[in-house]
Amino acid sequence: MPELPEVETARAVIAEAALGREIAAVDDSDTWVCRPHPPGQIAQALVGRRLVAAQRRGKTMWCDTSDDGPVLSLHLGMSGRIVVTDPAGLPVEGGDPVRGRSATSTDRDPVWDRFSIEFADGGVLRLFDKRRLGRVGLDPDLSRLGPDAAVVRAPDFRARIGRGRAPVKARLLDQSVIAGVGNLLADETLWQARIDPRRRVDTLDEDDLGVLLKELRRSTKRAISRGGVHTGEVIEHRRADGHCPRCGSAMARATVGGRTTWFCPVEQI
DNA sequence: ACACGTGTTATGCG
DNA sequence: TCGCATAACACGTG
Repeated sequence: MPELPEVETARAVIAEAALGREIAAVDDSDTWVCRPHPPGQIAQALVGRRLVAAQRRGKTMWCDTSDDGPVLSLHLGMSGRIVVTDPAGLPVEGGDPVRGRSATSTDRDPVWDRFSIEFADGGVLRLFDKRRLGRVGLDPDLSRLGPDAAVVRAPDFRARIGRGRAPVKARLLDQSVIAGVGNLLADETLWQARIDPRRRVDTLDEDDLGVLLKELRRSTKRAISRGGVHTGEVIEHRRADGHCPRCGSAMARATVGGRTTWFCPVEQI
């Protein structure tokens, strides 16, 4: 479920639990997830070093490594999760907020581990990803990512989102405009702001853009603190028989920016 | 059986 | 070239 809030939680887990531990072995044998690196290349770059910092911009994470080593980049794709275990093999909490799942759940089945780092103390960091849409690499190119959606300033946000004629939701989803907003966070933000996701950005005035940024910040912070974008107020109502939790109108469905979009056709204008 | 999907990116079109 | 829309990617799930 990774959008900015989930990625931030994963980054925090790495920062809290994975830094400073000596890397003893790396499994980079999944050539799809680790493309274009041949097997062993990422391993050779990391073994013997330590992760020394965990950073994030939008949905991309990266870790600096010791001894002037390369930067390790991690992207969760649509279904990836990071699990870090302590020397006893116990997972550090915070990574996956899906309630009620236990350590014996199928979600932890190692057949879906696509990349892993084994620490000298016996613990591991692994990328768990059923669909293999995640990505691991070295020295990421961040030049095509816009500013992080959680920290972008108002003038920058207004200039970037307001440019062009695309539907506002498509603009929010464009990672080169601002980085971190995914399909659910976009729907939640636009519902909170009472703005129609199909509305062209050239019809938004300064006030609209101000409200949009305010609700983006609120929705993002709230999702981080509550454990993910699926905790948004409107998310559970994104279905055919769903109703707007504010006014009770039937939710409407459309495709905007290539993604399934749910909105309140009465309040979002 | 078959369509769908919380992300990214190459390709295509005006 | 720019801005935007769409298909493709891999594969589990309902």
